[in-house]
Amino acid sequence: MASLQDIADYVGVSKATVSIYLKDKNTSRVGVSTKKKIDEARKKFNYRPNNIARSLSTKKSMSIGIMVPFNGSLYQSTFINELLSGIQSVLFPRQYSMVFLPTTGEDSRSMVKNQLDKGQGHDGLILFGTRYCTTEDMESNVQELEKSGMPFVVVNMPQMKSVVNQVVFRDPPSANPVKYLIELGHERILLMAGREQDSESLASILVYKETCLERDIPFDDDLILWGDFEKDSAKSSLIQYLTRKKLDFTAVYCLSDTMALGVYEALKEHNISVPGDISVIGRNDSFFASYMAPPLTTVKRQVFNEGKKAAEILLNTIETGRTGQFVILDSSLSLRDSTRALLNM
Amino acid sequence: MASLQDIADYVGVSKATVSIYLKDKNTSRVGVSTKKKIDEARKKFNYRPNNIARSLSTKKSMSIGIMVPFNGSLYQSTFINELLSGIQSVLFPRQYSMVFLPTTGEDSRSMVKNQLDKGQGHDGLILFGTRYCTTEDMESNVQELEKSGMPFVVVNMPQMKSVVNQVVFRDPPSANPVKYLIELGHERILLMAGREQDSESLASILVYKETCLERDIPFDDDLILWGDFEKDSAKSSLIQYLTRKKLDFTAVYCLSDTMALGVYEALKEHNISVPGDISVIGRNDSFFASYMAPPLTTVKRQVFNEGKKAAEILLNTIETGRTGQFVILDSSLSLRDSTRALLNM
DNA sequence: CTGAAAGCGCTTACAG
DNA sequence: CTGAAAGCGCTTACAG
Repeated sequence: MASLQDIADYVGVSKATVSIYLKDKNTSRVGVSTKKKIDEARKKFNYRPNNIARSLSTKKSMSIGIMVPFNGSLYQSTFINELLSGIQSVLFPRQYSMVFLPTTGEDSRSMVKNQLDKGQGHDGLILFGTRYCTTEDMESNVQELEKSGMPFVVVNMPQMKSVVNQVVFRDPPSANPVKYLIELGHERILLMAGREQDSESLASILVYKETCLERDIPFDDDLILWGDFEKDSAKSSLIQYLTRKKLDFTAVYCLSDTMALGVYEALKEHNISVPGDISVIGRNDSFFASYMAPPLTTVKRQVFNEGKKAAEILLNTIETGRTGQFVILDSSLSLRDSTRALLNM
Repeated sequence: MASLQDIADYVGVSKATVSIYLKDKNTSRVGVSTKKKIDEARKKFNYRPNNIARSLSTKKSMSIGIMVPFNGSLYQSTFINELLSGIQSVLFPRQYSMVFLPTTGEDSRSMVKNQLDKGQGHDGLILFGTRYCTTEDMESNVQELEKSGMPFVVVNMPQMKSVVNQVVFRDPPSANPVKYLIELGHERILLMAGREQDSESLASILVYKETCLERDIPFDDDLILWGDFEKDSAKSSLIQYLTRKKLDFTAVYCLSDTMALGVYEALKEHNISVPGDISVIGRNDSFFASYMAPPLTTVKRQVFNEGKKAAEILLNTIETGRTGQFVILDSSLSLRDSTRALLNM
């Protein structure tokens, strides 16, 4: 591959001249005839500047590192994909590349450390919270980024202790699906949670309990199921419950639409109708929620928007140095056909 | 951010010593006590090597540029996401980053050129064919990459004229949905194609015509609809057809499952039953195809596998220099409940 | 209108 | 066991 030096030699001029002309075609620093010769040489050698070298020199890489501590296929999670789309929507128009750092390691902490090693040299970092992270993991990961001194922003995490760039989801009371179900007359509500320690499940269980308490609904630990945020896990988790126990609930709230997919399948296999026998609520309002049969009622989170805001915030701190930007995005309930009021209220 | 020089100064040793120790902890080149001091300094400064500088020096970036000439959300297309997952499955374990180059420009050719500018410095490139590419665009884009001299591989394109790293999809006769439908007794088959000029639609129309010819089924141009590979476009395209004309067909073959989603909706709104009145076939076997109501019969392409093979091939040419690797991946028919044999055969 | 030189932060022979 | 130096391919003052 040709270098700037090759072009300069060919034209009989210095690297500086070529470099300056290439970055600004209208520069008055270079004469017209020289410009022509450079253009010619550029064509002849099919020359393109080496961005690595440029980055080292300018200390600007025009790239953002994406850190998703998740041991498996990214791009396979509807939720992550929507977040990524939001990020892309601001990064690409401003000419930034999105760099997905490889995930190696067993737990989220080591993944983040490894990614941080690979991430050195980018202009900024976007750190995801995932199902593999306990709240403590997240705090620790954020600290790690703080120590690195790089500009960064954090998505899909609860509010962190330290003041960092962060955009968080919040469910206002009006988007509390447990409250909504109780108001429809449901009392025995299954909660299809993720994993026993992930931050999001813990928070949701808390809200669940509080809501029951407020309404004088007895809380039953057995009603918490673990579906690992996957369709198949949720399915088998529910099937296990159904074979072990009676149909002693009237609704199920899933912490992701993907798990609702599995819940639908499990119920179908047991000839239990939605919403006739059981009401189902999902979470995220993924694109397929409205295609399900019946269309799924779900907690709509501003997923795309979270990605968008995060990217905006990050570019802002890259430009201004200002950090500690904090944005809250409220959820709402998307009512569709998978829930119904109980008649015998 | 601390540099190698800072560490070296602190320890009272040369950059070389620190560099060598950091890359190989077991080196005999550095004394035990020096090693300890370096470790200490590394902790103190929270030092991590700058990968940009390392890349420039080693001429190896451990990153692969992904070029998707597509003006819109990546990560929102089930098809692209599956391809990406396949790529990730080989790149991440081998410690390569995936770099998504920003797409700017109107047409696919300018997008690719711009991406090529940004892509300089990566170890290799993966070029996608998209709905925005005519076959001529693709040939031109591939030529552009050839001229760049960088290792690359091409996915989701028909076989190119030039011998390049490429993995292509192929529908063997057994996976020809038109043939299958004809054998079920269908004669008037709607083809929900993409855009008027995209390479894939053109190829599919060709196969469609040939298949009709073989079976002595008259071909009717009106049966070709354009759905732009999107749910909503396909939906409105079909609705338009239904209001303009009679229900003069018995089956529709969609060039993507996503468009089948729209076709389902359009038919539902017209109270046309699937497969009772109309049989529907999709393409790709996207994850949601089996959740549709009724579950969608579809042409299963080895999408994940294409990504995987492509990445393997690319790493291979990066290591060996060998290029022109060509892999064919055959489709098959995933039979589900959206198709039925016509009784009055 | 243009060139020589320093510098970005690493790695890698080379020399001792 | 360790250091000095060159080099990767750019950009950017500085000087003329």
